[in-house]
Amino acid sequence: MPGTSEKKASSCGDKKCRREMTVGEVAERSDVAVSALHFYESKGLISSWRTSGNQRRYSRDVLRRVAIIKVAQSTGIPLAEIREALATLPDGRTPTAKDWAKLSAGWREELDQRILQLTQLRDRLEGCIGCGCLSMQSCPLRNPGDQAAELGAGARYLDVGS
Amino acid sequence: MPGTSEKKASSCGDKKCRREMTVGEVAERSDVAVSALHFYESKGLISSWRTSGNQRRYSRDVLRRVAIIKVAQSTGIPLAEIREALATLPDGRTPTAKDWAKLSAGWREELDQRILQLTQLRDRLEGCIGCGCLSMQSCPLRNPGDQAAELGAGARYLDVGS
DNA sequence: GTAAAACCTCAAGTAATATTGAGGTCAATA
DNA sequence: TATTGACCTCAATATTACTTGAGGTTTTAC
Repeated sequence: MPGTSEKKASSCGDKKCRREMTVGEVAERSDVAVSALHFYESKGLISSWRTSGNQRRYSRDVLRRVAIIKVAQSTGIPLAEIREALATLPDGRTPTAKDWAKLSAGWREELDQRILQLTQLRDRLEGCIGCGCLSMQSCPLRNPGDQAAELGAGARYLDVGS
Repeated sequence: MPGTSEKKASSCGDKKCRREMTVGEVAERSDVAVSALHFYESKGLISSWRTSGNQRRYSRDVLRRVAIIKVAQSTGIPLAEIREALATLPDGRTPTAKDWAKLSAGWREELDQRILQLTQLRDRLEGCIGCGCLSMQSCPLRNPGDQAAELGAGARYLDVGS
């Protein structure tokens, strides 16, 4: 009997506004497979607690975390790095806008670098691809990350092939 | 005795200007592991012929092909797609500048889309990451490829996460 | 002419990012 | 209450892009 066993101050005990979510609900709302949520949890990107029957329950915060994971992934950031970034969020309390902003600031730099690299690549693509320089080490197309390389470890995934 | 067994019109038989290259020479010049060259060959991205002793020999054209492979990979294009693009190059003769330009034109569009996507992502990152919309399907940060989606199959690797 | 360096094949291993399946439990509903 | 759907764990499989290693051959260099 949903709603009866709940003791919240609000009159609300149904799915729509209940605080905790099942894995299936999170999967549907975030458009991520249940297996992927299990996987993220095993990698420490999200967390849950268990019911007496050993089923996972998530706080609604997880929706934003999953959204961040997907957005970050679409820029090419590997899960390990996303995990590290998410680990900087406060433990226990729901992150504030400031917390999220701090997290995004680091990624923004990498994004800038990646955009710069791709832009240079694009601009040189037509010029270099047909000329003789491409097969040489000195070709600018082959060294698009000259400046980015100086940024150190943070930019490592920007150099996909080398 | 290098140079003696060669019958070229030119006086050149040494490594520097010999037409054919061993796998080790290609590896060194292109900064790619021998094992990777074998792998590319097994996947049909490059080709070679064999000596009487069953060793691979490459035409110098392979250097440019390998360079293209690395450049394309750095933009996120998977090997299967690179293979398809390289397959459009003329069979038998050395590709001309025009051949290469045609090949790069297709990639340029994808690159443009990818740059656009990342740019939008960057510009929306700070705005959306702290606000409530991120966990909703309608968040612009979660749908950066609205226009790109219309481009069809060619843009498929641009959507890394969805 | 012999020893080292380079090459060969084929199978297995690695890493990231998941999905699929088997075998079994829990919970909501007719 | 019985059944069905949702959930559980753990192992295996899939894909991409290679690398590593074993066991053997060829080429090059002294």
